Amino acid sequence: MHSSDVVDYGGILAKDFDVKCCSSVPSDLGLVGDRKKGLKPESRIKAEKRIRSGCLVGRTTPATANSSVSSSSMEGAGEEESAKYCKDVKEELREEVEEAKRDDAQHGGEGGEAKQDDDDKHKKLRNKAKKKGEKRQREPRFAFMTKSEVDHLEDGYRWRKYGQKAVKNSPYPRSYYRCTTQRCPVKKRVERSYQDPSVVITTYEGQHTHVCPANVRAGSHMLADPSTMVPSIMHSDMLLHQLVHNNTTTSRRPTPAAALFFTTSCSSPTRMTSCSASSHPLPTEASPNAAKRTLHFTVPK
DNA sequence: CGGCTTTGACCGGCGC
DNA sequence: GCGCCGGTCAAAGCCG
Repeated sequence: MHSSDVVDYGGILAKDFDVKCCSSVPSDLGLVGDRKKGLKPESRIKAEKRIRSGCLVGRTTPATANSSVSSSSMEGAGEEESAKYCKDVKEELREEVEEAKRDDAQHGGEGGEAKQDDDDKHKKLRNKAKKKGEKRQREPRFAFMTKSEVDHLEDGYRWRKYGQKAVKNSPYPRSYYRCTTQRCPVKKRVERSYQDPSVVITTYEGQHTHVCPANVRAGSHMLADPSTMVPSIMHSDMLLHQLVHNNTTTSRRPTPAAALFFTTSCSSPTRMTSCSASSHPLPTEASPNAAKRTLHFTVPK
C-alpha cells in the first residue's frame, strides 16, 4: 500500500498519515510550561503546583519515533439525535442567559456582586439545560495506538483542543479535541501510555460530515475517488485495514515511519477492553527489515 | 481580530 | 446518598 492510499477506518477517513500531516504538528511538547507565562497569576500558581505535584509532568519527548502499531475498536452507535438535541438546548440556554443579563442590566447590579450574580445565574441555567437532557448517547469510537514523539498526530483534519485532564495513575495528561469544521461532531482524545511513554493512544469518536481538508488542499487523485469524500457507515464486522506511514527526510519534525490501523471485532459493544492485531511492518528506511508481529493491548477508558 | 490553547469549574454517570 | 472520575464548558489569554 502506498502512503497516499486512503483508509477508511470505521467511518473516519484516514489518509496521508505521514509527511504532510506531521509537518504541522508543533514539535514543542513542553506546551504547558511554555504557556504558563501567559496565565493569570492565580492560574499560574495552580499550574505550577500541579506540575510540582507531578500531575502535568511527563510531556517529555521519548527517544524513539519510528514504527507505529495500532489497533482499534468501535463503540455503540447513535448520534444525530443527541447532537440535534444538544444544539437545541444550547440555543435555548443562550437565550435564557441573554435574558438574565438584560434583567440584570435593568435592575442595575453593581460591581463584583452583580458579576457574581450573573455567574451564578449562568451556572444555574446551564444546570437547568442539562437536566432536561436524556442519557447521553455515545458515538461510535475508534481507538488506536501509535508510537510517536508527538502527542497530537496530524491526520488531515483540523482540530480544536477543548480540554485537558490529568489521567489517573498516569503522569501524562489526556487532551480532548473537536473537529473545527462546523457541525462536524467528531471528537478525539489523545493520551500517552504511561506504561510505554513512546506510545500515543488516540481515540476518535463520531464520523466526519465533510471532506478531509487535506484532501481538498491536495486536490489531486484523492478527489477523484468518491470513497474519500463520503464518510462510510460503521461496520459491525470490521475489516482489517492498514495505513502506511512513510518516513521522509523532508519532514521538518521527526515522523513515525509506519502506522498501521486495524479494526478488530470487540466483544464489548460499549468499550474497548482488549484487542489484538497483527501488523505487517512497512519497508521503510527506519525499519526495512522489521518483522511481522502481534500486538495485544488494552485501552484504558 | 479571529482562531486557538489553557485551565478551573461544573456536571453526569457510576460504584460503593 | 456520597465521592470519584471522565468529559465538557467557557473565560481569559496568546499568537499569527
